[in-house]
Amino acid sequence: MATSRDVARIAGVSQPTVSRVLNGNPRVAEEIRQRVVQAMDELGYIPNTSAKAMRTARSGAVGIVASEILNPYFPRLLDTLTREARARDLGVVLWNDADPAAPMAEAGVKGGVVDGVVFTAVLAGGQGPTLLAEHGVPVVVVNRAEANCPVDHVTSDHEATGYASAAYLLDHGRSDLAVVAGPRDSLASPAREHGLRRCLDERGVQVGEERWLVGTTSYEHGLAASERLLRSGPMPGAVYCTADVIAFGLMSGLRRNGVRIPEDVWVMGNDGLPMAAWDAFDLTTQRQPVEEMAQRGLELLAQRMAGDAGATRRVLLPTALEVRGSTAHA
Amino acid sequence: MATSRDVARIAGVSQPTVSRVLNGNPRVAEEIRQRVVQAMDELGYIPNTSAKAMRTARSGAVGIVASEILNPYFPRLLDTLTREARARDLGVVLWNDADPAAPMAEAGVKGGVVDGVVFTAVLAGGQGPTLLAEHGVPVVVVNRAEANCPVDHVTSDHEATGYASAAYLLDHGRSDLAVVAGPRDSLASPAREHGLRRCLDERGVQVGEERWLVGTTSYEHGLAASERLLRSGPMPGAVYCTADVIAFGLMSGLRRNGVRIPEDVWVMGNDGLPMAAWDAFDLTTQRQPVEEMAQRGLELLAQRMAGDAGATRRVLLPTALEVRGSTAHA
DNA sequence: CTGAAAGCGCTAACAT
DNA sequence: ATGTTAGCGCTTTCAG
Repeated sequence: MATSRDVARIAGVSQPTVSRVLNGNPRVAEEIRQRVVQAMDELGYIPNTSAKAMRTARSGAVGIVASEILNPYFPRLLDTLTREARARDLGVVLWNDADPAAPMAEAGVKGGVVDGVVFTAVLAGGQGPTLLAEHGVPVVVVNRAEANCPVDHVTSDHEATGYASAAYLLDHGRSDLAVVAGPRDSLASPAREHGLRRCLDERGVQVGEERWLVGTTSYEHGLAASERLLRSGPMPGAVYCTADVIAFGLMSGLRRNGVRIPEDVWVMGNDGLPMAAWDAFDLTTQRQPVEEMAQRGLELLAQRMAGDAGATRRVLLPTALEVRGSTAHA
Repeated sequence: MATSRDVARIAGVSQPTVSRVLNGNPRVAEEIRQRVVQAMDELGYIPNTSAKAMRTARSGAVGIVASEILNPYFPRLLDTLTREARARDLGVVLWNDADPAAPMAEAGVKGGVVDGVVFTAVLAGGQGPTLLAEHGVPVVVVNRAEANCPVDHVTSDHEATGYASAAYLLDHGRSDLAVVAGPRDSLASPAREHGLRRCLDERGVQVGEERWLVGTTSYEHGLAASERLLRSGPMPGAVYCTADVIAFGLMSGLRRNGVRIPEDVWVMGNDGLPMAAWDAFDLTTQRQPVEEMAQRGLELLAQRMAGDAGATRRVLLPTALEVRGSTAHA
């Protein structure tokens, strides 16, 4: 592999001059610059990343901590994050790490592999972001809003979304609700439940324990929940699911048992997956601005990496209610 | 950030001794080793990756070239690839790069960011793998089998899968077929079409041009195809789609128009997405061993990175026919 | 505007 | 078994 010395030799200049050309240093004579550039692409020269990183103590890369690659919303997030990184000439290192302490990220940061970290993991109580932030590492948390975590956050407003979802259902006369929720140790689902509960409390609506089913964020949980609901008495007027995939499973289970949607029961999801619009589901949901979250998240991170030391920011993006046939009214 | 010199000072040894402990060099006295280890975690020491990479001319990371993050099978691939990489203590750098020349990978390799590359991009005719291989870079291509490309490949046998799919349909008396295929500049779809065609030719079965619809790998293409089929005459006995998502769209479009599946027409997909098993689709398909492809792919790559210079290998993994309700027979 | 010299943190020879 | 020395390829003073 060609080095800057090789380039220098070919161009008949000193090696530091090559470095200056590389970094756009203006104090290089145009004629010399030309010679160097020509030598560079004659050799197909690419500067050695490790050497540059060691010398400058910056890697030019960001890390992404993910524990949820198989979650249906994750690809959109990752796609946007990688594009935004590329647009800023930042490399992307991916850590598939479910440990809330984020040991891979810590090692990556301390080892100088990355200059900043995007946390996308859904588990709550993770000390990872806080630990890194305390070491002065630029960090942004995307799609979760952890309390007492002194780092930048970009997330959809799960609590408000839960509230709005309940309000929508109640406003349309569906006051006997059931809820099928994702895991309690995640962040999105409990926040949505919390918002929902707040609205219910305000309006004096009760939901029995047997109609508030907590499980995983999965089709299977929705399927199982449908069985539970069918056995535990008459159909509620509406079922709110904290995730679209849960709703997909729920609808399948209900239909297997001859329950019609929306005639016999309304079903509502939350996430706004593109799939929710498909005929097979036609699911009313709350669309999360996943792409915008990723874009704003990387923007914030890039600012921090550029030295911005301002106060911690929390960006709460609104979700959009998408009404479809699963709650069709008039 | 602590360096090996700091560790050495604390432990009262020379800096290279720290390096020896780090690399498990056996010629270190146990007592000294203990002192060094203790100093290390006293300081929370993590060796600098750039320095090590520069010195050894190895980064300890692999690159993944992806242009299809949003494809529904990609997350499973990525999830497995990252796990397998971690199991081998390899970092993962992700390039979201649709350019078939794979400029990001080339820069990454030349810059010493990675020691090997996994290509997962679906576009055909990409010069990327060949270019890198010619430079002696370990490369593996996953889920496509490009002709005249002298690098390791791991892929499901798309051609055989197409053949087997046609045989299944014909064996069950469905001899008037329609085909809805993905893009011609991809690799999987044309190979599947080719296998299909081979079987049809062997059995003297004809498929009219108006019943062989090529488009993108998307729900929308399937939806549009259903309209075309409905307009172009009587329903065929079966429709084979080169991808599950296409089949999902097709089924939606058909059902909108009162066509029943499988009573009026059989529908078959190809990919074996977990979703295909959901009630809403209940789709007969060919399951690709995505996880195994990823696992074998990284295994091969790791061997090459470890110096294996044997002949280029092509691993063709079989798919598994999963018969479901969309082609239900007796 | 350009070159000479130093050094980032580590590993690999070499010396003891 | 351990320490000393050198150098990976680059950027950054410092001279000139």
